Amino acid sequence: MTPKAATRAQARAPLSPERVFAAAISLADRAGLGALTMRRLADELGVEAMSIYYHVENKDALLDGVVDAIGQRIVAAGATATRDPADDWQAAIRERILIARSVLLDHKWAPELLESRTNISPAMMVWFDQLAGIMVAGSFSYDLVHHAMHTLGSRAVGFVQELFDDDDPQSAEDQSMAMLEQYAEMVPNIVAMLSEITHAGDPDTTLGFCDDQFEFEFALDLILDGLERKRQAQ
Amino acid sequence: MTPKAATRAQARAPLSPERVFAAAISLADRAGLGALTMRRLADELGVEAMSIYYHVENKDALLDGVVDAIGQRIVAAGATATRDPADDWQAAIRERILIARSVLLDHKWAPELLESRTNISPAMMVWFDQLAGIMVAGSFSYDLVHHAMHTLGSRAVGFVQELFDDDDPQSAEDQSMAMLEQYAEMVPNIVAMLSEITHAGDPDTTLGFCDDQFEFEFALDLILDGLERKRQAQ
DNA sequence: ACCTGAACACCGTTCAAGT
DNA sequence: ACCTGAACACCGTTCAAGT
Repeated sequence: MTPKAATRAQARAPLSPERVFAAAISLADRAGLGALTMRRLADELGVEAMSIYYHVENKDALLDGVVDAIGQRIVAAGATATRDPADDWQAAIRERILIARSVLLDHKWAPELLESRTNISPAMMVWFDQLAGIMVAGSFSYDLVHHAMHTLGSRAVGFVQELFDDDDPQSAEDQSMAMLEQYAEMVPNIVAMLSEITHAGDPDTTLGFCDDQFEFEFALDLILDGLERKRQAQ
Repeated sequence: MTPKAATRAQARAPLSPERVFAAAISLADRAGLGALTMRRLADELGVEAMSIYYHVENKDALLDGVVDAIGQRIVAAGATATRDPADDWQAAIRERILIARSVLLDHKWAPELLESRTNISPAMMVWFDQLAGIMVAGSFSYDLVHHAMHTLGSRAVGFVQELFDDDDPQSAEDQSMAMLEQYAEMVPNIVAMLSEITHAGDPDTTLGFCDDQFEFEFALDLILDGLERKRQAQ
């Protein structure tokens, strides 16, 4: 051990799984999921790579822990919800989902990680259970609760919402536009749609014609309205 | 070059991007996305790893090519659709989405890959354009087409649909059940829901209480019905 | 034109060893 | 109890070289 490493190691509190997960989250926030390697995470913690293995079984367990830590933040944020579930199930569910979304927007790498995991996060289970509880209180049958869970998590077709989505909206949109020009004659309907929509908005820019928050709420309300109809038809 | 490698290399037709992509798809089908490495893909093709780089710029381009090849299969399968868009937009869209789903079910690794890519597949663009065309023919405004695209691709909350989903449904479900028992008191609503649903079905087994195809169509129809209402309200 | 082989930086992980 | 260091198998990729 070099004297310098010894100093570093003694200067800080001992590692714990929680500290490892928190450091992993902040590393991914700063440098993306691809940068989350055992070696870089160790650097982050001022420790050698192998030290992490004392606290976390392997990388898979690390990722499970990261997902659950995010889930815990979602549950904690959900506790600040103000809508009374007994009063209006739809408003209560809507609020909790938008709160969860706001947490995930702080960790853009998280949805992809969540979706790639096969293990279930206990914290996320608790969060879903709370949603289920709200629906049950809103006189959903368990059968409808079940379908509702699937519907809220389902995606009819892949990746549309990421179509014009990126960290840098300008460059992503430019890229999409360049792509569209190249394939314009192959995708005439999309070209027509975009030209009408962009002209309808701010005329001297095409930037931001996809308001992700608006689109998210549009889809969410469409689904919740559909569920409300099913509930009444029970 | 060893004599054996020379024999192998001369025995087959020269590589092409298309052959590389096709081999990548069949490798992923057999061994998963994690097994899709340049070296294993080269083995698959009877070639050295570096030979691939003559036909494909790098791994990122390989994955883009794989995604587009899947997109081409979806477009090709879509051409067999029988519903007349001029007759019933909803039935026509529904049919095409279910056809696309059936293609993706043959490549279970594909959705995760699709969602992780930031580049757009030209073939998938064409497919979406066809959906847009059906809606336009069904007298959707371009604005509503736009929202519809987002809605079909949106997901209110992450990963629910994968909650009890795995290659081996038995083991995945066992795992979920074991997990549930462990956290039963923390997720009372989910436990209640599951116990009612599983008892309502085949009583002596909990297997298969999630019919993924049914749930997919439930969510799809709920969304399409919602869009139809928006269309009429235009 | 098409493919190979050695080499490099980086990855997850093992194992034995330090304090 | 907690951390380190060397080592191994594997990864994407470079570059110069073969035919």
